[in-house]
Amino acid sequence: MVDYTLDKLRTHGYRITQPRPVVIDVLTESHGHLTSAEILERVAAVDKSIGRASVFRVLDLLTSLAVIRPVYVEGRSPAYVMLTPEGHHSHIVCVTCGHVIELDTCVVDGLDEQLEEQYGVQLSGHLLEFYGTCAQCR
Amino acid sequence: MVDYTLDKLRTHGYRITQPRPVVIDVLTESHGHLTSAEILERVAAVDKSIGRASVFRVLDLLTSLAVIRPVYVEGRSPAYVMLTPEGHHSHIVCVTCGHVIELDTCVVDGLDEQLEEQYGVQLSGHLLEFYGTCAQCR
DNA sequence: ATCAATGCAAAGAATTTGCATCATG
DNA sequence: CATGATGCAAATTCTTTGCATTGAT
Repeated sequence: MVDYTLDKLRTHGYRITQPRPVVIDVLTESHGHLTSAEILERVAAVDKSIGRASVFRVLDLLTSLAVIRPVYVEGRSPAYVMLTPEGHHSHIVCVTCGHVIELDTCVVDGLDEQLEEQYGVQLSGHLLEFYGTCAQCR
Repeated sequence: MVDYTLDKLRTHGYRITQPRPVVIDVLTESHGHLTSAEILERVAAVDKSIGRASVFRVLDLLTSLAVIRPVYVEGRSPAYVMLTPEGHHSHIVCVTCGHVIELDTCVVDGLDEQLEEQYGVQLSGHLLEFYGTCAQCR
């Protein structure tokens, strides 16, 4: 996932500079969603010299390349999820405690093409978010 | 939609006070997604005496009741979408210009039950977000 | 060697909180 | 008429910008 993402950066003409691989690595390792605060923290743990601003810049870059996607889970700042190479992500959010269960299901096949035709858009991915109450909060 | 939401508030023991119906009305009228800044603006246009903080408090309340759902579309602050009474919402986000096309499709039927059984959760709704490039940005 | 990308620190947004006051049920 | 809810303004939190400097190609 890290290599795939670095290739994507190169393909788009972006350099592989210091903070970029670190942020991508943190996101990849997490296997889930991380808030910006968590990302800042983990990046700092790896390399204290990486500035806050750069982390945000990398997050913006990865978002614009559809490598990650900000989602609202809980709290004030967005959480970022990594998308599959196909651009997908699904999860369940517990609206009570904020716990997130990551899914690997993808049920939206076929609808993509239909929507592309219907609206003249070119789709690159989707996010499917279920919400409800988790087993423990019930 | 306004009445439905007000009933929901009453059911949960919340009072019907000044800012509540105004915020709900603004959200209902929009038929789409509104950022908090837009909501603040429109609420102020209706009643200048309603304070910022109260608008945020109402948004939090409606979110906790699953009447609305915050999503990150573009920019720094979340946008809020109204869910159907069944708790659903779908849209397409253009990752280039941020334009959003609201959908009324719901393709996730059946999966809900499967996930509830599989994870022991109780689901109340979902959000399906497609992203890609809109006709104008292509 | 060039210029994209960085780190820093300060500025800027956006949201929340503390508290006295108000008004719904 | 009790207390949940409010408006205000200050405080806090989060993110971005300006700019001199660095470093990947």
